[in-house]
Amino acid sequence: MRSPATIRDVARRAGVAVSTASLALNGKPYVSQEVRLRVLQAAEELGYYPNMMAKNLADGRTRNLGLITPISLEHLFASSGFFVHLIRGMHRATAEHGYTLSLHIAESQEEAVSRVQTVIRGRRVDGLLITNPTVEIPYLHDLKRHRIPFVFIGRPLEEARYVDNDNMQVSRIGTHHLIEHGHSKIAFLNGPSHFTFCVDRMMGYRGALEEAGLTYNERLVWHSELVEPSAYKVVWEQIPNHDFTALFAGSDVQALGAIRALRARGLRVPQDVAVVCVNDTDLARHSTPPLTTVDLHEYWLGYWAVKRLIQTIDGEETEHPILIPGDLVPRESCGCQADS
Amino acid sequence: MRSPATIRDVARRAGVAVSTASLALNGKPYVSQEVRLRVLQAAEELGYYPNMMAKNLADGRTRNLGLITPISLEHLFASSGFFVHLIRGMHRATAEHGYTLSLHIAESQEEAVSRVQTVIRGRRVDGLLITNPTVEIPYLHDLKRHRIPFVFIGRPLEEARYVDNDNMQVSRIGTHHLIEHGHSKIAFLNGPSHFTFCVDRMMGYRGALEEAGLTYNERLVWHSELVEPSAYKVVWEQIPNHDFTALFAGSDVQALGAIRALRARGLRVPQDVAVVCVNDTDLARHSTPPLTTVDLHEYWLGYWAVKRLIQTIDGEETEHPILIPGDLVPRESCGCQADS
DNA sequence: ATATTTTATCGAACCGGTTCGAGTATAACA
DNA sequence: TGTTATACTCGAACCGGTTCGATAAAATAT
Repeated sequence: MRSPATIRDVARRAGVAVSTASLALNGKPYVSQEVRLRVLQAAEELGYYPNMMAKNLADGRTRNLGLITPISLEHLFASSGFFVHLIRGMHRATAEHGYTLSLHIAESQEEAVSRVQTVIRGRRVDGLLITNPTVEIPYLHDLKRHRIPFVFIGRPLEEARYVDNDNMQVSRIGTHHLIEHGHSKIAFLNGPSHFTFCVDRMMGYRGALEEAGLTYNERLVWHSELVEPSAYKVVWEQIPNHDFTALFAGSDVQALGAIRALRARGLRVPQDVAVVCVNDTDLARHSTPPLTTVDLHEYWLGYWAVKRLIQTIDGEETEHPILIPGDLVPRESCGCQADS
Repeated sequence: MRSPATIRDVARRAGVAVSTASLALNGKPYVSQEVRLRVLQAAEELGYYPNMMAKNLADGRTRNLGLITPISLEHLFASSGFFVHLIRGMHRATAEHGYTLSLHIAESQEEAVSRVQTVIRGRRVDGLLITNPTVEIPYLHDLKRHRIPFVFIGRPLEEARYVDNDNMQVSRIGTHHLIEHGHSKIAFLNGPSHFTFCVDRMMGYRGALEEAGLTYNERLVWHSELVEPSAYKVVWEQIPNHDFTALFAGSDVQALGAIRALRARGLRVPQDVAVVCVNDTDLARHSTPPLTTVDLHEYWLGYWAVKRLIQTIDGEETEHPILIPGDLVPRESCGCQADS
């Protein structure tokens, strides 16, 4: 038999109507046990496997979720492995629900818009996962107009369903760890505050200090871009003006830049300045000294983003955002003892 | 108008038959200029956009390519950012051809098999991109039986279409760079030779030596797993037994492990031992000293893999594998001067 | 014993495109 | 001027599923 068996072949072989075969194959009610078995066996014998394209057209569902990623973020992710873990988590959740995951990477904001349009107008996806923590979301209008389910990864400015790291908690535990090491003058190298996660981190940092009865000193909060040279420059410039014994950095690369600056100023890590950062990546693991970081569990971020999206598709009304807590990974840059 | 316009709406509005509208919309011949314009305008006015699911079913093409990635490789890729660049390149090529890219990550070999089956039997993709440079390919049988086009990323052992880095060239230029620095006793820390890329790298290393009139010494070829501790261990053990002034490492993480071992033995990099490795990642860039590496251009690997797959789908018979050459990125670990 | 509901099955319509075969008008050819 | 291509248009069939409405038999209620 050259071409693959269709449901009509199955029905014929089982001696039932196509509609009955359909019910039987999909485990729907109103099919006698005896007929069901006959159909299933016929399908088995014919090596029948439903044609997804036909299914999709018939019931109007693609069983496919789209991931929209603007390139700027992708660059961000590339360095931290963020993206890969995110995708793995997403994949696991989609697989669990019989969905498929398709990628839509936009190299520019315009491309993001056009890709979103293409995807939703062509009805290629049942829902969209969107990584976009900050900037304008020009296609939000399209999303709403087409009533396509979507969930943001990272807290958006606008009102919308989202899943994010628990960034307050993340910076709280990072800062808290330094406090536990006995530090009270803790600088915070944050990222640009147009990123919502940086705003959230700020609150956690401050919260940890206040919880511990330490005074919050805004002059110890610095901002750099999320790349190494920027962090280096900022920290290099700030060092002479301030008195601090610890630094909490918003990312591994920022920590790396900071450490380079500290050393350039003759300060040792962790002896003179203890460092804790965010993002448990290879970079953190292989740095000298290995960096104490907060693991963001991007895998679960992706996983729950998909779960939430599927809930939305299924019409379950779920309003609250999901926040994934981070976990501290103690290594040496904070002053903890090394162990192999 | 609540539900989106269909081709029948367009046809009605343009006053033509559905079949004519279809021809006009797809730029096919045998449509008068006048009618074509009328149809196009009607489509424009109605905001018509073809339903991909219907298109797919009608002509039996999904316009979707699947990327199959076993988890083991994904882990490998995660560390090097390999995966992200690969995907970006793939995405670019798929977008250029109006295709879509879907991800299928397998956490185990069995899952890989079942996912491949699901995907091809459900006719969810028109072709498959498979990252699998080495081990058994249990689903090769299925691929061939279903006559689904596919291309491997990385040279497979079996006879099959593939796209790969030019691994011979990669290790040749890496080794050659060390030779140019005046070294003649160059060790090679390769990966496990069940990876085809390690086999290919071996030839390039040897080739570079022989080209330069240097004698190849097999005792200077070492093998470690692709992780840092393994590289550390191997190099640590080999150092006392050999006389060498340079090391070519198969990856950035291996180089890191090697450097740690060299230092542990009191050797400085690059003064006592110059190091060049493969994989231009953040790890290489941010290491101290920054690592001289060979950039693998994974982006183009992904790009050409998709191009080749689409050629195959379109029935163009293309036998030769595509090999992507690497580029040397000089930094400090080889002894080149640093520059900001 | 009869009316009513539930269960089981079937045929036909439908999802929204593409494509094939037929019919007609016009242009090219002999 | 009759014949044959060629250009254009149309209706219908098709892709391979799902779902709706009708019908009949079985189970339950009255």
